Amino acid sequence: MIDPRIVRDDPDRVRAAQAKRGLSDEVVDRALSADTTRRASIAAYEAKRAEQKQLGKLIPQAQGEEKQALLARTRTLSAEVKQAEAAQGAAEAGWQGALRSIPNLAADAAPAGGEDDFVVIETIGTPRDFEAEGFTPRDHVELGRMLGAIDLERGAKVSGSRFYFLTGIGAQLEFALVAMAMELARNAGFTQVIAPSLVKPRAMEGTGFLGQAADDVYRIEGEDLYLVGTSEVAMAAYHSDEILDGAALPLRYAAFSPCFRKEAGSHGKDTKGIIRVHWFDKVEMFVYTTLEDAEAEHQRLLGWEKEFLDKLELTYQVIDTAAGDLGLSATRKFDCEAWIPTQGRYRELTSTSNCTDFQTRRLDTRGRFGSQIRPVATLNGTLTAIPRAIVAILETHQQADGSVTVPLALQPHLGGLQVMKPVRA
RNA sequence: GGAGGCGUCGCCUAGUCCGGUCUAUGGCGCCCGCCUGCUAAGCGGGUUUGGGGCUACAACCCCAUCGCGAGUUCAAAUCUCGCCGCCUCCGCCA
Repeated sequence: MIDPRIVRDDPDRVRAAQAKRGLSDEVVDRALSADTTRRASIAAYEAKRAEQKQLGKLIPQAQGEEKQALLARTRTLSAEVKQAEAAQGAAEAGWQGALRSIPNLAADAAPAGGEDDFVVIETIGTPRDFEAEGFTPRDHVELGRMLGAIDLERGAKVSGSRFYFLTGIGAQLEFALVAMAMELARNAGFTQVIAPSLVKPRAMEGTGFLGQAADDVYRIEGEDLYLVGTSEVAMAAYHSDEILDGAALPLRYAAFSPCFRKEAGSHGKDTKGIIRVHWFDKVEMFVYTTLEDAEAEHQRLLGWEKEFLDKLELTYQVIDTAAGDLGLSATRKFDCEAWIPTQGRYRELTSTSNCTDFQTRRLDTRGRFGSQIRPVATLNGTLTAIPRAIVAILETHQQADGSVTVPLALQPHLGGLQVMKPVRA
């Protein structure tokens, strides 16, 4: 939820922000008129209620006819209060509804436009030239099969399309990647967390995933629970209804959790392999900090993401996502996209968003700064999403014989293993 | 899953039986001041959060807030119902 005062005091700024995302500004006028209605109804209700309370105090001491008169008056007042209260509730809901449908204001620096209007900030490394090396690279599906690392057939048999088993060296790779990510996070001062993957509607709603993204979310049949698509959801709700100690900020968490996505809108996209799957494990950085520090922290998160990709010795580019491709909650988003040789293009491996006070307003997390209580910001960033990291590693570091060299930094986490060798042709 | 107990403004706690001077008591902690060579002790004051009015996001006034929601009533921390959470015991289980 954006700051209501911005809508009230500077509606044009919100209109411009809506336009930048390619959205209608109709909601701004709806919010403004709802606010007027709301404030009028609050005043009306409170006036009635104040009168009711005052008269109510007189009743115990009153006697006889005086008491009867008071009771007669308060009886009608009681009905009026009830009515005014209902009107206030409705007005409040209208205001909240309008306000909640406004996405976070895109940062001035974020590029305008949609999905294809991103700006490449930097490119690290050069795509490996397999032609010069004299062999045609295998895709991760083939490499995963040869290494005995990824079992897609049985994944489909047991769970359906977009599921997989990680086996043998594949399973070891996941543990190694998680260990390496957690080690990096720990050294950077993050608190390590294992977060629940099932959450209540409040958490899902508060992080903005029940808006346009609702189609992508699994709901548990017969329960008021959702499967998270990222541990961001659990971590944003972690401090809900709390007032944090401002002096203790930033609070940095590195949370591991399985993630679940319906991929409802992606029929036909990435149907091969484990680029786009219904379930995967992920280590996510999640930070609570001050609004003033949020932008700098965003750069720090990007820095840790790059550090991790560097350790994996990958070629990648960093993009500045355009406003129309930001999630509901984000004011700015950077993606790190790794070069996937057999696709001949860069694919998203990590993503970091600055959500400013959008989520904390919805989830009621604030900070105490001396005598003041002020909103705080949340930011999130992927440290590693397992399947895509595995895809990039296998394809990037493959050899002509189907073996895959292990990036130096990953070797200690694989018992010193330097090369993953095929177990079948 | 079953039975019982509990949920009060940071923490602990009074109040709930028997509805109204509850504008929620006291202690701890914290903040300010006095005292003091410095500290401690002592003394005095302050200390839930959100919203509305008015405005400087001060002061002041008002409304809400006693786990959440609904109900009864002129009036609910207090009575009724539902839900949630925690604790104890039993059952089951990794």
